[in-house]
Formats: sequence, C-alpha cells, structure tokens
Amino acid sequence: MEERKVEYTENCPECNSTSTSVSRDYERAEIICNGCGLVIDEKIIDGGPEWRAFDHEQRMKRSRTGAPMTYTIHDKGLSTVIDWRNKDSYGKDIPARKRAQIYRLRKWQQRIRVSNATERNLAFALTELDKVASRLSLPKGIREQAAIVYRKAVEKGLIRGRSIEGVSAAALYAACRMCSIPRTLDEVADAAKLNRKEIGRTYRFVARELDINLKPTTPIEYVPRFGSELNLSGKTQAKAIEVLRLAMDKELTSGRGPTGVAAAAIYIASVVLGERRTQREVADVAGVTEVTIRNRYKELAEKLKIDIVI
DNA sequence: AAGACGAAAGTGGTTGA
DNA sequence: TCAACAACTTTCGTCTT
Repeated sequence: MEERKVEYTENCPECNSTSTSVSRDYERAEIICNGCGLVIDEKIIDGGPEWRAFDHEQRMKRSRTGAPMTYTIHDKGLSTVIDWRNKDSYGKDIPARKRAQIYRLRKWQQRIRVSNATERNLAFALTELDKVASRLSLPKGIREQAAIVYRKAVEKGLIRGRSIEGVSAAALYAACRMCSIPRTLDEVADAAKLNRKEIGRTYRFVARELDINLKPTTPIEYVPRFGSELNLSGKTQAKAIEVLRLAMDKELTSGRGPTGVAAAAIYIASVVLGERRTQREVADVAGVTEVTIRNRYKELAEKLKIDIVI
C-alpha cells in the first residue's frame, strides 16, 4: 500500500500554533502533528478506495459507485447522459470536426431516453409528482415511495381511462399514508389542483388493484404536524398523544374523522398545560370547524374525566 | 371585542335492502 | 337504485371573559 499523507487543516492541541498543520497517515491509521509529532488520533478510517489504479481506464473499471439510483426519474437515473460541454473524458477540448458528431449523438441520446409513449407518460407523471410533493413540502423518501406506487400502477395498466395527474396525486396520497405522515385528501387535492372526490376514487381503485391495504389513519399521526404548525411544545404534543391513546382504548375515535379527534386532543392538551390556543386556531390548521372540535372535546373530556378549566 | 357555546338546518358519502 | 344514517359543516344568536 502506498503511503498517502494528506494535509489536514486542524490545529494540534499540544503546540497549538496556527501555522502547523497535521497530516493523516493512512499507513499507520494515525493523525500526526507536523510540528511536535503528537499523535492526535489513531485508528482513523481510510475513506479512500482499497485498490490502486494506474490510468483512467483502470480507475473507471475498478470504481464501483456512481450516481444513486432513484425512482423519481423515469429511467431511475441510470441512463447515459451526454453533457453539453465539448470536452472529452480527460477534460480536453473535442476537435471541431468531431463536434458535429457529438452534437448528433447528444440529440439522439435525448430522444432515445424518453422513447415510447409509456416512457413519456412516466416522465411527465414523475415531474407532476415532484411538483405536487414540493408544494406539500414532502421529504424525498415519500416522493420515491409515490414514484414506486405510480410505476406499479402503470405496469398494471391502471392509468387507462384516468388522468395522469389524478393517478399521481393518488399515488402521493398513498405514499404519505404508507410512511405515516398523512396529508388529508383535501390538502393533496389543493396542491394538485384537482377535486377531492376524483383523487379519493382513484386512490381507492389503485389501492385495491395493487393490494395496498392501509390501516385507517390514527389521529396520533396528525399531532406532530398540527402541533408544530401551532408552535406547541413537545410536552403539549406528548400530552395530546396521551389523550388520544386513552381515547382509542375507549373506542372514542372509531368512526370519527381522525383530524377532528386530533384537533380536539390538541386543544385539550393546550388548555391543560397552559399553552392555550383558541378553537379557531386549532380548527384552521386541522381543517375542521370549531363546532367539530367542541363536539369532540366535550366527548373526550366527559369520557376521560379530564377537567377543563377555561 | 373576541372567544366559546349550542341549536338547527344543510351537505356529501356510506350502507343495506 | 334509493332511502336511511352518522359525521361533519354552516349559520346564527347568546353568553362569558
């Protein structure tokens, strides 16, 4: 193994002068101060490759990594991309007489990449998916999940007779529930600019055909999101969840809209712990009315014997 | 003046004959 | 296919802080 010493800009705690640098000795797996020779750290991890390559060809052959695979690009991000720079793999300029050839190659590569109708459909759907997901500020994992659901729907031919937008919105809604960070149908419908009925219908259909059976969402899953939108402390959110656990034990949540129950529990928790929010505020973030909160929280307070002092 | 309360009527979706 | 039904909403007048 060759000895690689990499300059490392960190000061030695011993001699502590800014001018002295330390070096990493991967042979001995130590970090050493160049000034006083102190071993600063041992058994460091060598982040580099364990193989050696003598030229570019070998390097390409031996390296085992590349761009990560993703489901959010229609070809999973694995296709060849001919970039726009007129440079070859060494970074040298491509001679003028070859430019035209490269230009044609580039054009055809683009055309082939999204060749048939299915591919184009997928490409379109995935951009749509991404657009809606970013409007709802959903994490990347959910987009991947939604993309997977959408791909399966395409494979089963479930798109026929349904709009791409509708199915991608349904896929996204399903993905949210699968990952336990549910959005309401209303929220998805709003972001996708479609009506809720349509998405709901499509979702049910897709879920049935793909054998995605999800348990009904529990109110608890809504607490963190509503809680943080209301700037409630973790303590209050925990209290709301505690209330919901008790409520679920006593069957007070079944048949009720989960958002309504979650809103009521949050309201109760906020009052009990002195972090008061008005019914109006809670109702707004939960997407229900004050009346629903009142009905729910009356029930909860009565059955769980929680005293509400207002 | 804002928030909470509750009655009454209306809406959209599910269920079962 | 249709009526019954429960949950939820809208609206509004009243009470409380």
